[in-house]
Amino acid sequence: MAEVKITKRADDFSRWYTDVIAAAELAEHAPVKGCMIIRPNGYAIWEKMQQALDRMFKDTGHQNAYFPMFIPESFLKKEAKHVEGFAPEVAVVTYGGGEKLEEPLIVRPTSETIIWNTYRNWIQSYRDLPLLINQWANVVRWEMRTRLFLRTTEFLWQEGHTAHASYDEAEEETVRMLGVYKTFAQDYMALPVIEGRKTEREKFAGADHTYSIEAMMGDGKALQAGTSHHLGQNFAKAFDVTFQTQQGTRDWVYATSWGLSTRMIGALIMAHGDDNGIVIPPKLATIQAAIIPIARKPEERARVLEVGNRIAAELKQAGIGCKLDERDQYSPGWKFNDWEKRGVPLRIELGPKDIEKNQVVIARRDTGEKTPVSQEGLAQTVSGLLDTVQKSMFDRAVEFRERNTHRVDDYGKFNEMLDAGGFLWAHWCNDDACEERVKSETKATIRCIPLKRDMESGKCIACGAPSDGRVIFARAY
RNA sequence: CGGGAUGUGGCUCAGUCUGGUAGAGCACAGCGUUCGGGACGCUGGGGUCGGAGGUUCAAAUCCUCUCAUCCCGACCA
Repeated sequence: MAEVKITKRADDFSRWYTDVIAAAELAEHAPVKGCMIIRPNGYAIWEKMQQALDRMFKDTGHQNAYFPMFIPESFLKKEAKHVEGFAPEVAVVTYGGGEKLEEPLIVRPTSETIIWNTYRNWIQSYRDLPLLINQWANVVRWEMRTRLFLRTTEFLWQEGHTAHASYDEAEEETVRMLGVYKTFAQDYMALPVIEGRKTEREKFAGADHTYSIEAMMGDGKALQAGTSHHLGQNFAKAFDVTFQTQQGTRDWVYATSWGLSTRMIGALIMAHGDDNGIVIPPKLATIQAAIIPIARKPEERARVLEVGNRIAAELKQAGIGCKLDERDQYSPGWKFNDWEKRGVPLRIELGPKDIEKNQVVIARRDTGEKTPVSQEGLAQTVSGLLDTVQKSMFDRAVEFRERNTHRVDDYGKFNEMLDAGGFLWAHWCNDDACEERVKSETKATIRCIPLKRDMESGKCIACGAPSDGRVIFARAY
């Protein structure tokens, strides 16, 4: 892999981002427009995310299933708003086996249609509900402009699709899964997020309403990190999915869907990365500690490796992901840099001096801090330190977000404050027109109407009409 | 689809204006010395210069066409 010099400049965040991905060996462009090749380092992070999320899905009663990637074109057209929203970006297969297909197949941009077509046969009675299914899959959206991890033509995600007997139950599920995403973002990714409801303009095509978690990146821009939709009876009606209620009547099924994608890897890079590369939160790191042996002479090397192996075994025993870097073609200094670029939370340096003192030197990736610690009870020390790093990364991100979040009541100041980046809490009158105007004039969108907000009366930032609470405006990815 | 730029070894690029034996650094291989913050020396392998056509004694370089990628906007997880 080529050496990449990372230079972070406020006006060139995009360049910095790409360099970090290259330096950490996370992904590269594929020979297909807008597609990316996820390299092993990048995929390892995704696997960790999958494991954590999957556990939480199971804990909330969900099961995994798999549906086809090809969907008859007619399915997409059954829900009016849905087709309107997705038609422009679907890839269509017109030939198969050398012959023109009778009906074109679309490559799923999301699976609501094929899943609800299936649910029609799965659901007869209220006893079949709720139906709680999740799918891990790839989807394709032919976007005009792409960006590694953040918006690729093809991306990996999970999509949950649930069916319920009542509006309220579906609403509960929608909010519950939003909460799962929030927990995942904060506890695993060390990424503070704001839960909120999307405006009509920004909601999912085909949803009754949409919730999202919004995070702030290192340049102050917002990133939608996960979404949870209450689909109402829209898809049930489009695909004729009804059930017999306990009272013996028939009703359309209520639906939810929620998704989180490899975009999260991009979020992780942009929220925690620094000029030395990516910084992986301990809970998502496959290798949590890299052990760097330092030895000059061959006899020293044998001894250092012996102790290094012993330490590695001890740490692994304690459930800590670690790797003894035995590569002899690189100097210790080179390795220090290498592991830093790759974002490994802790580096354990082990040389003759340390062996003499029965210690190791531990360096934290997030702060750069280096401390000698005893080899006695090392697993416990490391484990504690990993917790500290995880927490400290989160605290730092919260602190950064708070520093870049402001209340603003004057439209004149609004635009100039946006240039500095960050979230702006401002009043809004609930009118689409005002939202549209702000977007076209400032490039800022309403990220969400936060679930937790103080109700206070004010005047819409755009038109001055009465408002009963603030919403979050920001420029977004 | 508009605006801008770029295609030259695995990577980053120089060379193009002014045509004349394809270069550098990094990476890779071998040997030796090194190793506590990106080591060094010597040797070596690897490119039909995005593609097609044209001009010319001669094209990476000039002309025509074409393909692709990246960046900025409109679309979006």
